[in-house]
Amino acid sequence: MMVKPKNSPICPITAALDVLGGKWKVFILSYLAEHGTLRFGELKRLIPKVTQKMLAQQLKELEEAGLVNRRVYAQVPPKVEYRLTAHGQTLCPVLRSLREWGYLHREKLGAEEVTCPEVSAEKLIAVE
Amino acid sequence: MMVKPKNSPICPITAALDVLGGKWKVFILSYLAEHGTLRFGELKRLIPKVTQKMLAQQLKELEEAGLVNRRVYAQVPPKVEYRLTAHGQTLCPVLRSLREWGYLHREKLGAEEVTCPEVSAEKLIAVE
DNA sequence: TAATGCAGGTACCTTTTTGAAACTATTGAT
DNA sequence: ATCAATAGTTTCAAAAAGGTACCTGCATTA
Repeated sequence: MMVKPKNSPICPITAALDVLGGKWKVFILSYLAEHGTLRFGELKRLIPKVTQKMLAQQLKELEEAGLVNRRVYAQVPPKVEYRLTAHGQTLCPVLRSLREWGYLHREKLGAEEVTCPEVSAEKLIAVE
Repeated sequence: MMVKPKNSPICPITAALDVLGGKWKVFILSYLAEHGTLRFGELKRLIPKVTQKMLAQQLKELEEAGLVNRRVYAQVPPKVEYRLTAHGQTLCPVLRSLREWGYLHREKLGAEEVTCPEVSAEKLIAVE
């Protein structure tokens, strides 16, 4: 996580990356945007490679950032639900466009594997 | 950088984060989107906190990912220009929406500093 | 009485990332 | 002969991030 230089006007990109810059945060936010409400274990199953520790940690940071809401039910075994806060919902367009681009980029990757490795015109050296 | 599990269909988010997930990449891409063409030193000045090493490394990775084009002029002292490739340009909407959200989020942060620290309604414990 | 399910917490360790500082190459200007 | 300018690279060390394995609490169920 980037440290916020307190009392200095930070650029918008920094402000965004400060709260989104964990290894799993965008995944978590994406799934919450898609499913609305998810329990801890459901998120864990949706993101198989995340460890319990990391999932808990990233969720806590997202909660502290005001993007995710944590609702604890007073029952045993425990039940905790996560959802986007109103402010978290404002991320949906960003998440959508990122996801869309990822889709596009993945297509591009797949396409490049089959084309012959010709030198792209952009690699040529320019002489002034 | 996340490792791409070769020959396994990766989700779009992973595909995107694989190439965008460096500490400085989004900054670099943003500035290139904004300015069109930038030399190494210009980028360095635009992002004061990045070190030479990191800037060079992230640029190299962006180039390898096909998002950034590197043009070397055969002159001394060296002159190298960076710009977005066509594929890199497809990121512009993503960068724009991220930047816009960052702007919004920064406003929110500023607003919270002055409001009294009341317990948000979302913090209440639910009982089923 | 013991095991089960859920949502974590924690200590310890390894890996990855990042930073600081010095070094390189080349040529024209002083 | 030396310096300046640009775009890096290299080495070593520090810091951050991440993973593993194990621990907790407690009502319910077998």
